[in-house]
Amino acid sequence: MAAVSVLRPDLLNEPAGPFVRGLEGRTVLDVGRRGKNVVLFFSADTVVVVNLGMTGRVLHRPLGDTTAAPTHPGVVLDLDGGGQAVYDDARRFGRLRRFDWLGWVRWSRTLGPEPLGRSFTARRLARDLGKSVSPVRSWLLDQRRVAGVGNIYANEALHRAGVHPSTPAKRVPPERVAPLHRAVRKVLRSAIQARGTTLRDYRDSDGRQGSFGPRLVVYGREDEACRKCRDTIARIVISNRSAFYCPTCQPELP
DNA sequence: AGTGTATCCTGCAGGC
DNA sequence: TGCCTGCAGGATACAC
Repeated sequence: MAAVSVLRPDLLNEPAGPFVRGLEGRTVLDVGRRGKNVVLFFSADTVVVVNLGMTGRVLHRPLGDTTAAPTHPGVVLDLDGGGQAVYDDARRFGRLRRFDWLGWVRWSRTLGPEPLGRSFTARRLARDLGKSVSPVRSWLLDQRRVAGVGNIYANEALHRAGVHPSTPAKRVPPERVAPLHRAVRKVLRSAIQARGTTLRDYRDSDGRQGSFGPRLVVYGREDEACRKCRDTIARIVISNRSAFYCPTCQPELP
């Protein structure tokens, strides 16, 4: 890597100096993911975890590329050969954290299981839901419980499973747990296949929009007709965040 | 210990 | 046209 430029130091978990010195001269060995975080693996056991927040994105710009133009560049990695990897973030809610190997392992352990991984089973979901009285929508957003579900897909999965978003986690009926487990996985797989949901800012690393938006059943569809039963989609606020649901498909528990 | 709220920041849509 | 308000894909420090 030829150079590291920090245009927005508030995006880092440390001062720009040590961040830059810790990456200069390193090679990008691999790019991975943990939950909703992009994980950059560098040589010398150096790892950078990129949390995208609401509007963050990692754009890969091969030499001469003009399609993935950053609008709010925060950190620029000049790659050997002339390309760039740019962390771009209008609202700057995102964060880049640099770890050594042990730090990365410890950080990763603070997150819950990958919802598409083998350890996330219906049995485990039933056990862990039973420990909490949080509304199930909040439960799904808590990265320490399951890593990688955001507000859009939490709402979509709850609709698919027929569970009202306000239901206390431990009150989700036992016969709805397996459907919820399947729904989370199905919604995530479908959305990944569609390369995500672009409401406004989201772009993939090539700068392209995701195409899952038109397939949303409840999210962002207040006062519109449920695609399943034609009832009117409702919106409520749980923990300061919008939850959307169909009153017929997702009846509130008595 | 577990849960809910306020806060970080910018940009855009809609109402007037 | 322009000003104002509300809202947004997330995570976390803090209060209770």
